Amino acid sequence: MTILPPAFYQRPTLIVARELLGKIFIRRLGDCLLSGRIVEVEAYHQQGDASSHSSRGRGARNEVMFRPGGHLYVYFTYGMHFCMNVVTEAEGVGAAVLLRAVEPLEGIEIMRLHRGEGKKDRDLASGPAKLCQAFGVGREENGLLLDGSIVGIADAPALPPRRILATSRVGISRSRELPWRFLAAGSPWVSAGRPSTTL
DNA sequence: CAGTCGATGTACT
DNA sequence: GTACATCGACTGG
Repeated sequence: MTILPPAFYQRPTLIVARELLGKIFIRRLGDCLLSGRIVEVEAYHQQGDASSHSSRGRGARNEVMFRPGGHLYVYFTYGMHFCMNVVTEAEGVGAAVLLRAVEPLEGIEIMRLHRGEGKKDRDLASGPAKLCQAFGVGREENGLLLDGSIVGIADAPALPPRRILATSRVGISRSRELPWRFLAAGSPWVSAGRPSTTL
């Protein structure tokens, strides 16, 4: 298993976002290993993207977004949920890719414990906050390096371009027109999302 | 199935 | 005050 190096992340955010599809997100929790195949992401950028947390400059909340690519940016929202992002590009650039859904692979029983007994497999990680809950990611994990010691992403074959769908992003009001949500076409593991335009 | 809406903390106007 | 990169419970068809 090869953990993706910082150089993978320190490239243009839209490229990284597309290439993340198919890769394996890894989370070590005590003796347990949780993993899932990434099937849905969204790109956020400081430049030309009013919906990005980084669009109004560096602050206490979004500070991690401005670190060099290869860190994990976790934020708290709606008073009860966490969402996690992979920081991209160089130090000083506020950009990241939101992980929105994975296909659960290892540690499914632990994910079920985190999410609640009755949940179906498709409900374990098909949304950014569900994903964080299933993998036990919260404030503590904000700012961690994606080096595989606690969190990381393992290499796996890229999806061919025709298997990648680009749509508008979910749950934002500003910069709606940007087609910066990317998903694995036909995957049953993606989030339902809200009305979005398929390109 | 689709649509509506409450929960609940934090950042920003 | 208001908005928020959400989810799940509830409604009606």
